[in-house]
Amino acid sequence: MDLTGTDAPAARFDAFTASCPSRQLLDTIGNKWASLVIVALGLGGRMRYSELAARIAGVSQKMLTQTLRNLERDGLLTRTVTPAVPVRVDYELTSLGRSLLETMHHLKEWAETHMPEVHQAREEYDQRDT
Amino acid sequence: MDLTGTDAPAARFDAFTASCPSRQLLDTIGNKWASLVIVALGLGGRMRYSELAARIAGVSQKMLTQTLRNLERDGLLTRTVTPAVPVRVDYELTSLGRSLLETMHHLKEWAETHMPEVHQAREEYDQRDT
DNA sequence: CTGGATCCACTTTGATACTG
DNA sequence: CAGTATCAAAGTGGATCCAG
Repeated sequence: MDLTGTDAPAARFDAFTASCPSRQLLDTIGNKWASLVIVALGLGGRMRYSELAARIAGVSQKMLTQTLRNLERDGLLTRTVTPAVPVRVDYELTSLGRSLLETMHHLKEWAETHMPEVHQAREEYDQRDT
Repeated sequence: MDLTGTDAPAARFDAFTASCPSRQLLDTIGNKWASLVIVALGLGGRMRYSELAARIAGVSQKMLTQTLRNLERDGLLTRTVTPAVPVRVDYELTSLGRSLLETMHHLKEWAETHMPEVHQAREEYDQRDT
């Protein structure tokens, strides 16, 4: 890996470039709701819309629907409608989605395990300038 | 790593819970600018404000400043002001920040390597309903 | 009744201009 | 150079309404 930052990889996608499509992808997967949806589906397997809503506390229907649509569009999960009464909609990770799962899980784990250090850093920071 | 979700540890932080502090942390580190800043600093080592702005194309000063402030507050990077004319401000990852680097790099790498599959998935999705 | 679309108040983001 | 201030634009969440 080049650590000097002087020779950005040219013939590949580079998320540092604004116009690169991978930037949009990073934007899609790099928000809190998307990461939580992916981890939730990774843990729970196939889940209904209402199960996801219950599992991911605090998400609005609008954001959940929007997030699921985006992830479906990007091929990270499948949406299955079972036409019954009442209708049943299931979501499940694709293999592409599962390939992202490990990284996402690391992210969530990191946030949870390093929370104490961050919390302490915040308090010190907030005390610096009154 | 337990992926079944059957033995969720009770006495730990859980980002699925809205009130959990780790949710806020996930919110901080799980956005595109924060991840790009962290990866950039991971690659470039100590960097000036203007270097970061140049490297991360498309970021506004406001968002870059805000992101840097948040990451500094969370103890992920240090901000060093050298009082000269003109003033010089350097940013550098802390050890805590570097501990997150690997995961962030995975995320960026994933986005770049899987871009073709996502792109194809998008086209198929967009063709489904005209 | 479940999934989700729409309308509206509120928050966040971005472009531009200005300051130590 | 490294920000801050200001305002317009876009995104977010809540309440409500609609289809099956």
